[in-house]
Amino acid sequence: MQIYNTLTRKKEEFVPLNPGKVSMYVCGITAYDYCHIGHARSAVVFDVLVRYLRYTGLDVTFVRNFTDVDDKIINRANREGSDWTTIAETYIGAFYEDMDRLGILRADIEPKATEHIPEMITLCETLIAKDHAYATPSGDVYFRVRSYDGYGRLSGRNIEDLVSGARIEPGEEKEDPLDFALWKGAKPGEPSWPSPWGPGRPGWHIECSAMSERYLPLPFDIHGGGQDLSFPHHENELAQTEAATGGKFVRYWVHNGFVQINSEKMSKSLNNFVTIRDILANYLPEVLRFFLISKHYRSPLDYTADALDESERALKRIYLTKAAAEAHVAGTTWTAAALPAEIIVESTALEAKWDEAMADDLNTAAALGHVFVLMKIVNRILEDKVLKKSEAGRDLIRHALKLFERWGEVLGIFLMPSAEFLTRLKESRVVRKQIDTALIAERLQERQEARKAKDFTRSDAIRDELLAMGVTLQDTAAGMQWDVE
RNA sequence: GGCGGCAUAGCCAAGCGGUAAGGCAGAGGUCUGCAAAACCUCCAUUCUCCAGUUCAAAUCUGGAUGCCGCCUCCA
Repeated sequence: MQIYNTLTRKKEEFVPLNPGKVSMYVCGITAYDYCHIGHARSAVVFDVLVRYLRYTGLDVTFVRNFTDVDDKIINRANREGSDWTTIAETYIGAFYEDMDRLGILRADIEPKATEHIPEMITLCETLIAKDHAYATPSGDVYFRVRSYDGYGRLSGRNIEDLVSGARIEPGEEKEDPLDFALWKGAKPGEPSWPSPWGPGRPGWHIECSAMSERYLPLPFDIHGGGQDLSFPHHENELAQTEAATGGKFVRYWVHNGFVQINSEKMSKSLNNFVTIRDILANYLPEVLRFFLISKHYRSPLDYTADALDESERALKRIYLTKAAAEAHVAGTTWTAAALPAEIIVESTALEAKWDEAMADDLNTAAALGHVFVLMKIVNRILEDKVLKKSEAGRDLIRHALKLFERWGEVLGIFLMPSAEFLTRLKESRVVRKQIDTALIAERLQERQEARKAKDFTRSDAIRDELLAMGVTLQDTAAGMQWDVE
């Protein structure tokens, strides 16, 4: 497949270092708050990447860490009068709850920073021994940025550009404003571990360098994360590891684009961030997942309530077609009528097109377009009185159902039995629009009686009343049905 | 100020030199007591603007304009 490499700023053919095997590390969360939709996007993007690589037959080792000691965790604990370990545990638990609901596969290895302090200390010692780092009297250790030639390569900056932005915080003992902390000497009341420089704790960047090296042979194939991590986090990881080992750290750097809220940046200061659980209180997880893959992973994605509704409608259509297709192929009597050639040609081409889209830098938006085309082909056969009854039509629909399954497996959607999805969707809309189901049942009963008496004026009035509440009625052969729009 | 990205129909969105995927909305039709839902069909001679390269440009180059991100914790 082709994948965009941030380091070279172009799409490259992805060739794993060891044939058939892929090593991949993605920066996980800092556990100090509930995950928001941005975390969801990153998680879904790399989940789809892992699923796709496995689909192509590669054996993927996927590492995703937890940062469970950090300023933000400590600050939150202090603010709430809680213990920092409690904060970390709480939000790691919440992470799993949210991600499980979104169908994010567990990583093969999920290391925690606090369980790898010795590796971090060793890495600091190596860097000091090679003059790439230095300890200060108060027990901090800093990376000597100017000692490493390639600094700025990943994020496309040069040292001179960075100087103007860099500054020394009061109390820091850096040799140079560009230097960053590898190890922070403990202040009173902070969590700390013994080290050659006195009690302290690791800086954020060193954690990922130490944990990735611990679990993956260097260089490993893919390092992923949100676009914002490219600088300084990934730039610093790169500098640390390559300065320490003298070898290459990562072969392909992959970064996902940001989620915006109503065209605005989502940030703590604007106080406009939306958590995964906020959304899942109103929408099915699969709807959110569908929304997140409906645009290419590197582009910014604008989150709005309308956009989510649109994804919901689109997903419902596919499930309706799937349900109809499943019911149809369960039939028993078939004829020998042939399918028109163009249907066969189009549906055959679709498989190659889908693979092509996914192989082209994980183009899930294009891949979804092909899913809709497949859906249309299925519907065309189901609507045609002759084709519908033919063996050829049945076989094509069976094959289409297999494709929905295969593609869904990679995209992480369409995995629910159709009937269950449709039922849950209705329930979710009932909750979201605060529909009084007892009242609906009552009105339906009244309308049934009115219709029996051919009192269509009364019957239509009830229908209008329900419509005003967002409830639509369908008079079907199987009786009166209702749904929420 | 430095670095990078984006600009495609009413809206969302593919497209990566060979003549505009797909979705939503909209219009027509099938179905229906009438509807709704569902399904079918239709819906950009044109890709922000101006030059240029080319037999050929939404796609490449230069410029203009407008948005956005990073440079500070952030997926």
